[in-house]
Amino acid sequence: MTKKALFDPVGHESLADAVVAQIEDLIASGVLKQGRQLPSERELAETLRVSRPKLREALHILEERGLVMIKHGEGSFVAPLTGQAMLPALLDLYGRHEPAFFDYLEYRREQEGFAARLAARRATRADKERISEILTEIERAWKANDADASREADFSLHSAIVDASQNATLIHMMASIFDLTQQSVFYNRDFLKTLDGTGKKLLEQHLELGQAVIDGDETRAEKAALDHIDFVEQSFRQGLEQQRREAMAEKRRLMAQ
Amino acid sequence: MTKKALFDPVGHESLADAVVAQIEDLIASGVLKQGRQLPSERELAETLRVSRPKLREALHILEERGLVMIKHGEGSFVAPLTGQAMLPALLDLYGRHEPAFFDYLEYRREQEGFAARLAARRATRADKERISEILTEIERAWKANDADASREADFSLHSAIVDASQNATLIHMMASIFDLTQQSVFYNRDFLKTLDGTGKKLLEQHLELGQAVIDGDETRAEKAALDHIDFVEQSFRQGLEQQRREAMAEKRRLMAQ
DNA sequence: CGCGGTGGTAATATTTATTTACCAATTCAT
DNA sequence: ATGAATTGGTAAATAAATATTACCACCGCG
Repeated sequence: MTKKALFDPVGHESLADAVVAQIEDLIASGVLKQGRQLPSERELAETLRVSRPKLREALHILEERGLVMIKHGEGSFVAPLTGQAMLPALLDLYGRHEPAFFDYLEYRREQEGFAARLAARRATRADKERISEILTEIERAWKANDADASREADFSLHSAIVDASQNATLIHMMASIFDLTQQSVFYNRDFLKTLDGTGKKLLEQHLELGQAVIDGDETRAEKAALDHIDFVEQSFRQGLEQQRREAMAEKRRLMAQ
Repeated sequence: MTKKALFDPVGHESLADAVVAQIEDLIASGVLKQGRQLPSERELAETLRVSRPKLREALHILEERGLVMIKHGEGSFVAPLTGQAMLPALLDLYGRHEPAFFDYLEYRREQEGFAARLAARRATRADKERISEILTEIERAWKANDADASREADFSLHSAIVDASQNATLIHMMASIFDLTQQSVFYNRDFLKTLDGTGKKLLEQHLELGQAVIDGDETRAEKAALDHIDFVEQSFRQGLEQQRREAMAEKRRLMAQ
């Protein structure tokens, strides 16, 4: 092992390395999430105040490291970062395989509680403003009975809370789950309404969760998150039972003819 | 105040600035004390692997900041500093950079606790036999002082416990994390030994964790998992601090000669 | 007083980065 | 299907930053 010296050779960072460092920092911290399109090269070079060739050099380093995907004529994107633990095929299986689905909810329950606790502790002013805006939108969408807007705002709230946790690993891990669940059958709001036809309880739970984070109340935020997932699970159980009852009733009706 | 943007112009550091930073660091940390003569320009340029003109540029910046005195025909000296409040720039040098690694440990801590709790509740007979076999191997590897076997058994234990949780989603999600930690940051067992030289505490924690799962004690299993990760984190923090102290102590030793 | 150290200056060469121009792929509106 | 406007891709010329080389001036010491 080399002898330690008082002065070390100056490892002067190249311009491309400096650009790489900044973009990697944004990715590592969860600010730039996988799949996100980067600004165009011309725009990004201008923003960073470097030349396009040098920016391209940096982007190629990032591509070599598996962090960025560059597509000719389309753009540059943050590459998939979390191993896709759940492919669509597995999600479809979850939809068919009831116990596995409830495993997913159990796991999700733990993560949401963890995220809510951290978010209540760490949310910045900007985080709280973002959550407050989403709560306003959630309430508006409920009053307008706008299912698509409600669904969108629902995901926005959970996403904002995970972001407010300031935990980069949790942000990355949950981002992949959000993408998958947003696309699939899991978000069956009809089931969610079986316990109360108007969705008012769902609304109250979202408002309580968001407000607890804004108020910085860790215990209350965690409880709200866990209650919410418990409610979701209960609704799905009852929704499945009701489906089964209706299926059997239909069979009985057919047999009675 | 300007609106916050996602990307900032790259503050690409000039070579002279990099030299200034290193010399300032040595002054700030007390390694270069006031009055001390610096190596000659030719020698220092060679050591830093920069050109003399660039080194001179840096020395002049330091002179402007009152940190260095340059005397024609005599040499360069650290200027008198007593009574001078530290420059704001020097205080900035003490800014902290918490690695994303500790975010990861925090996340990991939550997952290990969750897995341990579920495993204690649900482990099958086959799970318990597997865990028991791994505990035997862990003890054997420790007695034989076999680092590679210890490391392998370490991962096997954590993996077996996650498997015993019987939660499909958790198993999927943790599998990808295990792959990552097995290849990278989690390798420095020397750090893990800083709190006890023989690794006996680490051994005891693993045995306690495994046994609690075998005994079906959820509370005990969870606590053992959390204590283990806390121990790991503490060891890393102390290991990093010790590295820094040793590097600086060596430089002070060289200067005392 | 001379020598060997130190810092000081400047011309030239090399490397790094920027600017400019143009080509190829993709998407979208017509 | 086509053209326009976006994106990425390439390369030559130029500018800026850094390194190399040579030489001068000051200082301390024998």
